[in-house]
Amino acid sequence: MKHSEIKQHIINTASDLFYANGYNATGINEIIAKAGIAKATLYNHFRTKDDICIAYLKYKHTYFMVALRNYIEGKPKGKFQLLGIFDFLKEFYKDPSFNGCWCIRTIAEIPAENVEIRNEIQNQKQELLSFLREVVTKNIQNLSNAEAEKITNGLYLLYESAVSESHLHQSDWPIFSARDVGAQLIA
Amino acid sequence: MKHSEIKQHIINTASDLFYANGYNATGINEIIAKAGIAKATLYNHFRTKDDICIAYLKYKHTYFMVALRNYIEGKPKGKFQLLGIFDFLKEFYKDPSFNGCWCIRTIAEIPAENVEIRNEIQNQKQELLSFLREVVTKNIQNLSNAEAEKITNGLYLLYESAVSESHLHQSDWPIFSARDVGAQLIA
Amino acid sequence: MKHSEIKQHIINTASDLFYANGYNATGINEIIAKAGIAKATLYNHFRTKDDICIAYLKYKHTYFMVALRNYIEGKPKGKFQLLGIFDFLKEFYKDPSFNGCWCIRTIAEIPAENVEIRNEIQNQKQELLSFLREVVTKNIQNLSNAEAEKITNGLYLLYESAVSESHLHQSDWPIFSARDVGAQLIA
Amino acid sequence: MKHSEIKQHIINTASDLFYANGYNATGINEIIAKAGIAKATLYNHFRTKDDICIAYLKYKHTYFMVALRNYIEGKPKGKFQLLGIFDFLKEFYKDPSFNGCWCIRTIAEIPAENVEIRNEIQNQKQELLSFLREVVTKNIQNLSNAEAEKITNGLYLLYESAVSESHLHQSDWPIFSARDVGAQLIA
DNA sequence: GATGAATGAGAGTTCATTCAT
DNA sequence: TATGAATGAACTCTCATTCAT
Repeated sequence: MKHSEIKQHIINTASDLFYANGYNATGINEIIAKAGIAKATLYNHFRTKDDICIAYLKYKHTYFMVALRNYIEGKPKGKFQLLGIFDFLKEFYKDPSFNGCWCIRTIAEIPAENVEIRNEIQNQKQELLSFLREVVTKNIQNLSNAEAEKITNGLYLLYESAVSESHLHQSDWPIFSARDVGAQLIA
Repeated sequence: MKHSEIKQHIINTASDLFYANGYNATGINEIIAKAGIAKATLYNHFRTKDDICIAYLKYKHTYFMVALRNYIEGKPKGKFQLLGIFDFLKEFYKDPSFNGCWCIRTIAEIPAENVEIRNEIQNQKQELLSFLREVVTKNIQNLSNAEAEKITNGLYLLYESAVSESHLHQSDWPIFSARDVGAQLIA
Repeated sequence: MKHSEIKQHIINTASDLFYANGYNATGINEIIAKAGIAKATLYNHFRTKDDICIAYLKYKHTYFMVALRNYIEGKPKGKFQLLGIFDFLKEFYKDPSFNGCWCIRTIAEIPAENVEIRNEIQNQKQELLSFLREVVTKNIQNLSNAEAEKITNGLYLLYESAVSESHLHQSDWPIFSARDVGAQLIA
Repeated sequence: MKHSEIKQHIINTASDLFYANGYNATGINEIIAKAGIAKATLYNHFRTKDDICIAYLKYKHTYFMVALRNYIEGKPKGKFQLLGIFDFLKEFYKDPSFNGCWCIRTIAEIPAENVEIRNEIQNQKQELLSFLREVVTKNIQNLSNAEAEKITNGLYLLYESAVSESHLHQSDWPIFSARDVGAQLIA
């Protein structure tokens, strides 16, 4: 295995564990055991556990944004693209590994003063907002900036709660409800 | 101090620490040091740390529901009661100790198999949903059951994301956006 | 309940627990919970946990010596009295609460410097030796002192290992073997 | 120090303490302090304290069986081999660290449901029985199986009580008495 | 570049005993 | 005399990280 492959292998392994069981609950020993590498090998690739956390967040986000973009761009223009994020979530929710939002989960586990991780999370959400703004402006004509902002923020908030609450209630009703309200929002 | 007073004193102390710094990040030693009691005293009142967690969640919830109910019932009927939860959150957000939703924060920290804490959290959210349903049916006439459910769920989801996202983005824009969408929902 | 009755009630309760689960494994809290008394009540009757231990040993011993004496005196003179201790043990072994010798069990749990408990245990064994010597001299005629001592010590040692080893191996073969050797010893 | 050396160093240290002061009375902190290692180092070598207990029992047993076998094989055939175990014990008893049988001591301290340790102890005693059976059949001609079994069990029981009782009474008379009875048994 | 044993600090929990009521 | 909440010390065990090889 090449250097960069090992690094990615560590990230994959850690991601599965962090996302499934939580950041604090997952120990370094568990990661190296599942990855099949030595402890110092891990520390040759990452300075601290927090660094692995950031790599995990970035990995999840990149993968997610690509999948989301592909999904929505594959839908017919209009309503199906605007509400595509909820339909995408319906698929995502069915995945047995679905466990809510990694950002929300992680931010709850780190101390408030950990700015590095907080920044990464905020940036990811800003990027999601940018993407949604793009989808909104592409699919609704003649919108004022204020209207675009309102709809974008609304869809974003509804999506975020649909993720959190479907996980919390262990049910998909929040996804359907969020989509309903979203449909009214873009009408 | 009486027995029950000490118990409440422990809950208060632990609540502040859990809510501010997280459940796993807060150790028993920190709680007893801040509460000024011996370790075994704490364990005379609570069987395990998880039991303190449940007491913390219940305490936060009880306090919150009373304050929310009082706030909304003090508003004029109609729009101001229906959107009152967002106005309440604006006040709540200004509190320097505001740190997002204790349920969402806690659920991210405990293992999936911890059913006792999960149940407590789900029950709290169900109670909030019940309260919102009550507000909706009291303030909007001639609603079908389906319409009442849709509006209730919508307000609930918007409120939940307003809490999470204002905390995540360290800004109150999600509260205003959520209120805007809520206003359209009940129009 | 009278003062002395409470004391005996504590001893009974503690004895069952000490004998079944061990001295160190049995906590004060377990004793008072099972006895249904307050903690300070226990400490009004006993200065320390070690004092309860001594009371437990004395209680077991007294009960045991009376039962053993009655059993042997109820047998026909000769072989049946001389080997009666093994037959008695066969009954004792069948008792579901049988758990080996309280002396051996207890001496393994206390520090070497605890002379009070050690003395009590040594005295109990001396008393058992005295009783056996009495049985031997009463049932075998024309014994020299040396012969009486040899047989007494032999029966004692065989009995002691029959207790220990039947418990250790969870089987009654040591009792039968010990009786066989004892039979040869008195032949 | 090599890895296996440290492990053996831990076993040696823990064995001395367990055997001298008891299993429950000896804390992890005492072991690491005397061994001069860090707590986590100990836990890198042993999963739990119970695992150290088993290593202690095995270590004692191995050392003991080798010494016993050498001692007996060094004696002239016949009576001196058959009763060699008692002569061996006389030497063993003189050792200032003599503190009775580690099996009997340990079994008194662990809960009944601890099968792992119980099994180890029962196996050790079975191995001692096998060895004694071997000595008996090698040194007495023309024995029926039943006779061999009777003598083996008798010697075993006498040896076991000689260990326990010399320790309990802090005197070597039980060893001499046991040898006397053993001599009669093989006569 | 890779290893894995060793670490110090800290985790949550339980103990026998005391003392104000 | 009886209570039971409060205590300090001790318990077993785990953590992320370092360093000699």
